[in-house]
Amino acid sequence: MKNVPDTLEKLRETGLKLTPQRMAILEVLSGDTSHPSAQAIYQEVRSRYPMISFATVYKTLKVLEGIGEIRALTINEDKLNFDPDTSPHHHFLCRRCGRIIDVMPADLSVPQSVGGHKVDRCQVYYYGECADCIDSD
Amino acid sequence: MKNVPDTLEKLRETGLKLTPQRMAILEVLSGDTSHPSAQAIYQEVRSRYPMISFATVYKTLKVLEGIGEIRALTINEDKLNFDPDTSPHHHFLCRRCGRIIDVMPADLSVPQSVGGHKVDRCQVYYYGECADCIDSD
DNA sequence: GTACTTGCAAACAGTTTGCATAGGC
DNA sequence: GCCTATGCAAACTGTTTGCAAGTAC
Repeated sequence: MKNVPDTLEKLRETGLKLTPQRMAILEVLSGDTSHPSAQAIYQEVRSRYPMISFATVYKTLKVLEGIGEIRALTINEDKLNFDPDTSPHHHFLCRRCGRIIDVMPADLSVPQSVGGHKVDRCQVYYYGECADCIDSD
Repeated sequence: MKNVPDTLEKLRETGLKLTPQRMAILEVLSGDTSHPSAQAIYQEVRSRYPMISFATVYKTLKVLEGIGEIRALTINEDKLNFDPDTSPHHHFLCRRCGRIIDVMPADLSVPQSVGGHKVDRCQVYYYGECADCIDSD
């Protein structure tokens, strides 16, 4: 998602309703570069909008993913993380602190096919130790 | 893992026991290029060795991953898939048939660092429609 | 008014664990 | 004989769903 108003417009176009809950979720996601889990998003939304339920958050995330406004990352083995930035970039997971960090390599091109198979999406995950954790030694 | 004998040797070196269950699991994994899930491995092992339990299979997979003989893939959102081939290569998931296919791009090098973060591993996942599924149209 | 959305609580799937028994070494 | 591995079943985690009540449009 680029910003909240554009995403609201996209929802409207798609025939989806603009509920306070959805707006609160978009507000939280907008500009969030921490790649939060569904639970983390729920906690954050709830701190601003205490009456929201987890089911609503989860369903909304699936809706947003369905219309291409956010992306689900499988960089963790045990849970999904969500990325409101759908522009092409890679991700780094620090095994020490658990943070997921955006990475922008020189070549971000996605091949149209690999080994004769048609590619519509590509995810690159790096694993290791982040600069902050290395510094803190 | 390269083959069963070498992996048995690796287990022995590490002080792990060579049980019939472990050998059966290695036998199944050896040369398996289908990237099976834990359940699939369990089913296959059980067809040859009916008294084995799922817990044993699962624990053994974790052991094998721990000593670097196999690798867990997070290419699926809902389950892990295991790859006995630990040599560097990429993976393609066909959204239609669900198969995971090995991909060998020209450049398989893993950068030592990205954005100042120390990288010890890299996974590249492609998503799309495989050649077989395209042909079957 | 209609259709979609919410919220709850329960179902689910895959993964993980505790512990008594069995068995490799 | 020691100590790890096995097997069972139950616990756990994250995800997903059914359905009645509420609400955007």
